[in-house]
Amino acid sequence: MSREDRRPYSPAQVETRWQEEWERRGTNLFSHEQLEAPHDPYYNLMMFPYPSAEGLHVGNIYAFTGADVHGRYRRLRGHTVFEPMGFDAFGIHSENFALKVGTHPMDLIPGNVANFTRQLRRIGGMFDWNHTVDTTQPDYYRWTQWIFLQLFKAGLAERKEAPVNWCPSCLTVLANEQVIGGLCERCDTPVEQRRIAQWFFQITKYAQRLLDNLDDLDWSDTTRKAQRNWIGRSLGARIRFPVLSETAGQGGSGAGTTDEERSLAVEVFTTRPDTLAGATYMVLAPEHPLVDAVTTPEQRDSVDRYRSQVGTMDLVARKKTDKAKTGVFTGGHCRNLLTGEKIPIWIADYVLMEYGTGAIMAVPGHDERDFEFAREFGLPIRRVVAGPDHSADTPLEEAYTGAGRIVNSGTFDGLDWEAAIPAVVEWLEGQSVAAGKSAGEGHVNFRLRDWCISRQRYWGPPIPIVYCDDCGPVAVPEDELPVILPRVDDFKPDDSGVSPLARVEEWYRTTCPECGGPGRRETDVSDTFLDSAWYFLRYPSAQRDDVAFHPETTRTWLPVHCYIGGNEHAVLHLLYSRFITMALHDLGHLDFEEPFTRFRAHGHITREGAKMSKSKGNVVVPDPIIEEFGADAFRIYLMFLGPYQEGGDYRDAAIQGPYSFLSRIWDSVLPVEDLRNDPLEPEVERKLHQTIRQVTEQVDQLQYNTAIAALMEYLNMLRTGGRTAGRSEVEPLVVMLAPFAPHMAEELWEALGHSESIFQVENWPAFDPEKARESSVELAIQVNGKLRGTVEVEAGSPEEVVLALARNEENVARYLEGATLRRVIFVKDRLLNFVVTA
RNA sequence: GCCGGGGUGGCGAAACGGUAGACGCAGGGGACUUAAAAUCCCCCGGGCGCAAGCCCAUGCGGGUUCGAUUCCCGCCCCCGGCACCA
Repeated sequence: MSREDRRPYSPAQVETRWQEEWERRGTNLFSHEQLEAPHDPYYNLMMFPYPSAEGLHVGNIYAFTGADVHGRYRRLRGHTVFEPMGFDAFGIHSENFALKVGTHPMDLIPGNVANFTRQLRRIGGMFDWNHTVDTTQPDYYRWTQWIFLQLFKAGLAERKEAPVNWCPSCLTVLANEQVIGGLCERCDTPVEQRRIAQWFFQITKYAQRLLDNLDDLDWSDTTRKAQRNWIGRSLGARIRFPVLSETAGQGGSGAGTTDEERSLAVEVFTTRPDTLAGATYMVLAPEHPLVDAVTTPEQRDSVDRYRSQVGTMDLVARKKTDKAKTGVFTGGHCRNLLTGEKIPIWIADYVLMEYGTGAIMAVPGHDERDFEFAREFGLPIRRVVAGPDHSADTPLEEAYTGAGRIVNSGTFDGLDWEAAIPAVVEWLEGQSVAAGKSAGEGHVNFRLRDWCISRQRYWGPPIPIVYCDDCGPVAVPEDELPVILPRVDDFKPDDSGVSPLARVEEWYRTTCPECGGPGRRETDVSDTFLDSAWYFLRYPSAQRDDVAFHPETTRTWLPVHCYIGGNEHAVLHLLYSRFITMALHDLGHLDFEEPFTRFRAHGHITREGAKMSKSKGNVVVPDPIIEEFGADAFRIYLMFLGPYQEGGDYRDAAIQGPYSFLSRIWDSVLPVEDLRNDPLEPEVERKLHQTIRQVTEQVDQLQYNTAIAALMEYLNMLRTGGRTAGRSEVEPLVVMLAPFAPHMAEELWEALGHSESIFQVENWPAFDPEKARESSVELAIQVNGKLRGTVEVEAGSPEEVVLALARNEENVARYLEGATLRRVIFVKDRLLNFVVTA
């Protein structure tokens, strides 16, 4: 064919054509047969987006492209790959936006979803649009409600009044996880504490298992570490300190002991029971239930004043670690069972009600916070641990938190602190305090809190519960699901502490499913995190309306083989998903307890080193870029930017490289009549197999940037000096390109004479180590570790051969002359190093 | 403060403990062209030198090693997360 027949690379044309073609052929869509009887199934999952009004942003595209590259690669390796996409459209984010623009979310979401879908098709992901989910659709949230009911019936969902985080701006309760540094994650308003009856999932019952299973997951260490930290397991002891009666010194009877022990004890959690003798005072959280009981009449006023002061303080102020310690004496005392001493009970806001028992034994000698507090209020500080340079009475200028031996602790003196822990615990177990309880026992404490899932908002799935005066909270029967979220024009939250649904009487008024009497629906909706905690179970069964997830289909496809998403969800979303999966497993609905076999977090794209944000005006708008350079070039550019799992910095001009890379491939393959048909030259064949090896390994490991570099290198070789490429040189290149640039790969594949889609068959080129082997290698010749020359030898040459050649190198000889040879280090095919002294 | 991840040319970045800077962007020079684009070839960390070559250089300071961007110890800085968690 002549030059005039060359058509220039036109991404728009190629990409439009193949997107239509894929749709027409249903290449990405799963038929029922494929879903039921896949060949080597591979569930390739990525975190579904919240469909914002702005459309896909570069971060989304980066995440999805990286996942799609992996999925397409798996497809070329012969797997049946299931790659679904959906929309996480419930939640405060959508609702707040709807409020802002004054449009009902039910009217807003479909447009956003349509726009996202259009953009997602445009970037060439092989998403299965037959199995998509939208969390706001009744056929989805029906099953979200069903899951709630399963947990409710199993006793894992409970309603309790609890101090909750209240955002005075969003006018809603927030989960602990939605409070970032004391501020609402959505609007940065300081969060307040309120006591409201809430629905909780008892995730804490699963804390230990959620922790233990982490060891066996193929997840990155950082993600697992983040989960471990969030679960926050601490090993220690619970210790009960008897509260003393304060009739002491009141005169009167004069008989009996002055400090009568009451049938009351303050229970604390500590990780350092070995320092028990150093507990010179107690501290309760200001909201601790025992405060009233231990406060003496004289201290009543100051205690009340302090508590109300703390109560009105917002969480930011409250949780500041560097602020001065405050607190007040209750007038009450405990007995330190080990020392027998009477020690004062204080309240202070540095002790948090949410952690442990909400009370501590203060050991100022060996805890920095207690030390600071003791200094502030003149409380006694005692050394009970002595480091190597200390004696039992070396004064403490600051808290000593290091290792050492126990001192000033009676029978425990002399023990190493670690050995003292079990010794003290054992001793405590033998002592008894009020009401016949032992004085303490070993205890594991978790930082993890129960998951508060109710929201006093409109835009979420109604919690399927009916309250009845006679029967209490009753589950809505499963065959009455879904409890439809009614269309309410006034969905603005208010300060009442209840959902806008509580204003819709005709909706909440109902009958009790149990007794038929008057009932009232729960008006709270559930947390968005519940929607996303099970969507991966729904995808394969998305077309079924009889079950949440079909047992057979689920067995075939789950657990998810590979899950890719952002690190911002490395804790909450993943933890909740694991919990829901584990609970459903225990209830007999699933035969696995971990949902995601492999998880990888992608990095984030910055621009000029900064996070992209509308306020900074540095947001990359994808559509015009795709228009100009094509989705294929954009995909390659994003994947080439830096290591996928670390992210990278976006530079506008740099897309030029990937674009010309694609154009050059195009020109090398087309027109195919010009391709040479002779057998591979050995040099090219070697490079080809080295490239296959590298690209295979690296795409598998999500190391896309270097895999693309390898393809570029190979192409450069094919085109050196304006050389014409051969058919057998370019075919494997086109296949390896396919995960990154699927449209162009299809087009070229077809031009090469294939009638089936490139993704239809197991096409990935086979690697032959024999063919990748270099015949000759260049060895580095060093003298004392410094490079002084190189020699070219046959691969695998022995030391003698290299040594002889190396000595003859002029520059090497210069350094060896007059020096004494001490040693020769020889690394086959790499280097030879002469170690000499002058 | 604690837990992660980083710090390498003008820029994005590569380097099983083994020739630091692959691949790409930007820049410079050349070939082809009436011209431009595209393409192809060459140069491109710093200093010294006509050259051969030499010295310096992967945040800083030590250490291990024949040899360290890589391993160890101690710091500094940037990014992300958690944070009075007892």
